[in-house]
Amino acid sequence: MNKPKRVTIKDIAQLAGVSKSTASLVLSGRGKELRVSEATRERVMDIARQAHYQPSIHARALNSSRSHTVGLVVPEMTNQGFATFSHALETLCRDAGLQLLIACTDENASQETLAVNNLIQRQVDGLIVASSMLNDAEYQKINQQIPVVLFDRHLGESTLPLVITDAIEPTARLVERVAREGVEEFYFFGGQPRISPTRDRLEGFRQGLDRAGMALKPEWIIHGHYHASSGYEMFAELCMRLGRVPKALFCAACGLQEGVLRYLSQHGLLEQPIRLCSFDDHYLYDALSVKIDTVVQDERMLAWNCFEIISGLIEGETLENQQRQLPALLKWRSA
Amino acid sequence: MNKPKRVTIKDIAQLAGVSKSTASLVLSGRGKELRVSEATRERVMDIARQAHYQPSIHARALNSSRSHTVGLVVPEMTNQGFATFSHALETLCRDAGLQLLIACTDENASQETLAVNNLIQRQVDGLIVASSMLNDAEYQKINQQIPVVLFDRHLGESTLPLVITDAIEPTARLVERVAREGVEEFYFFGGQPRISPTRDRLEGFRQGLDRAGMALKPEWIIHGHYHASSGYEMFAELCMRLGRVPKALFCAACGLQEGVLRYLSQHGLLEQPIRLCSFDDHYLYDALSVKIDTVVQDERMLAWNCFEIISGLIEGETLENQQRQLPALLKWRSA
DNA sequence: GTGAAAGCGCTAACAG
DNA sequence: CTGTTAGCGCTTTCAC
Repeated sequence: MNKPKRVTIKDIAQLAGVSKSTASLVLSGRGKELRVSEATRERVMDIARQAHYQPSIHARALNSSRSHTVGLVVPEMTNQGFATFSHALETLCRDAGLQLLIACTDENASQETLAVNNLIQRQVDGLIVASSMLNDAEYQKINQQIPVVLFDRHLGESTLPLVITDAIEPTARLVERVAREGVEEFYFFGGQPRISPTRDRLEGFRQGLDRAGMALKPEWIIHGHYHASSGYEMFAELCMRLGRVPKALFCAACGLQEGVLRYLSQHGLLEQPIRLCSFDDHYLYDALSVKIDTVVQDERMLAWNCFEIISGLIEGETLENQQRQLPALLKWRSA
Repeated sequence: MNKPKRVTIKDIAQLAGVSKSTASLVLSGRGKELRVSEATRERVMDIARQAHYQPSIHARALNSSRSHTVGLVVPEMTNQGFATFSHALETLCRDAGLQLLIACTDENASQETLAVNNLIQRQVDGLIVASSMLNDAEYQKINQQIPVVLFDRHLGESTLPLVITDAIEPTARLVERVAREGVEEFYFFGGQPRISPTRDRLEGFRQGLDRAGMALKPEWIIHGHYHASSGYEMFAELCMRLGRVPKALFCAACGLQEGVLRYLSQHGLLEQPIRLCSFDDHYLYDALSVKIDTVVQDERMLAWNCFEIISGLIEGETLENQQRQLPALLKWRSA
């Protein structure tokens, strides 16, 4: 690997017969206001172009203490929702000249700490996080150095900027309507009860039943974790216990619903009467024989809001109390 | 935002009463072999820990010309396959102390050039690319400076390292078997014909029909692009033309199959007799009433191979002719 | 208008 | 064993 030495600003300066500083001014675009002559400017620019000059990000970062880099921390990139979110955010960042650094935590707090430290060490200018932590202590500290925006999950009563989809109300409306159809039992499958999406969706579930005048039985509520396998296991166990499939079920996340579907199909139960509804949508639900009603989040909107807040903060705007809750849509397939 | 000034190696050195270079040696872990006294080493380490010292990646990158960063270029992160691949690769990289920089091209060559330039400018140590380009000229040039590994798609007769799932043979086997069932027509939906996955899968389709002794009719082959909407449109048009659904169909990618399914469900055709098969699997296919046979890629394996090659190359190993073709699995749901 | 010089934080000779 | 020195590539005063 013969490495053609990097062309630096010094080379450009020499070729153009000016000093490093002049070249620097021109190349960083601020030649004009700083009274570099038209002629010099063009010469330098031309030469730079011809030589394929590429400024070194690292040298820049070193003395501006800005890396033009934003860290994104998500539990799983393979989750459809986070993938869409990441994609949207990546596009926004790239258009703004920022590089997105993505780190996955596998829903694991200690891995999250590692990932975040790693990002900080890379001097990200800001951090966007869907955290698996219990509280925001760590992020409060970080937020004193670089801006932090939380999304998808709230950490206790954190005062950090936050972008989230309103879960309680839409879940309640969904559940209420299903409950009013006269189902005599209504199960809830949730992920880890300690993370806020699970809690909010459960709260929505409670309110929905309540509004429909249906008394919640404690054994209806079952918690697992947000993984493909978990929904399957929970459902298998439930079927075992009941000796049949449940009448109605709300899954607090896409992954859980997936597991349930897999169980149903593997056991030839897809034609059984069962009322399914779920938080998070998937395009393939359209093609299922069983009709699943869902609460649909707008991930692009989430990404857009996170981006807006973080870039404002990075630019030094001092936006107070940025806690945004975006509306969700209900998608009725049973109707 | 009161920014507590960064603690540098100089600070540590002062606090420990040694020189910058000694501190540097200790902190970069090579204090021992370079004969720094036990006592000094411990003192420096202690102080560094207490002061939460974090070495500046940028300063390091500046004089080592290594950024400990790898660029990944994919068409779409939202595609299940690329998401899984990215996730696996991210984990491998992070464990190896490398940061993965992900860029999306939206299947667009000029956007790809931009993204790649941006990554290069950030001095990535290596590049892993699923390219939407027509040839490897650009990457050959880049490869003279930093190692490049192509995956998922081959670019002409490129000699660059390449990791790919074997598509022709498994597709041929899948198609052959379906053809032998005695279908009297067999359509092929592909993405852009210019990119290699489309071509390979088409070639596999051809061979499959051939082996089954079925004569291919040119009008069976229909090209669109790899987007959710494309499969839908192609299928809509085909149904229009035929006045019914086709007897058998092979979709060259997950997205196309999705569009087809959406059309079928929206038009209440899911119960129609149609023989579906597809390249790329999806877990939800299990839950469909229509049985889809698929060719399944192992994305984790792809990621692992890419990682192995790129890290070898980055470490300066001179691996010649790294073109790896991984086997695919067939998943029969119709059986 | 332009250049010289210092410094961002770190590493790598080379002297002691 | 440890300190001095000289960069890595760029920006930013401050003179001329």
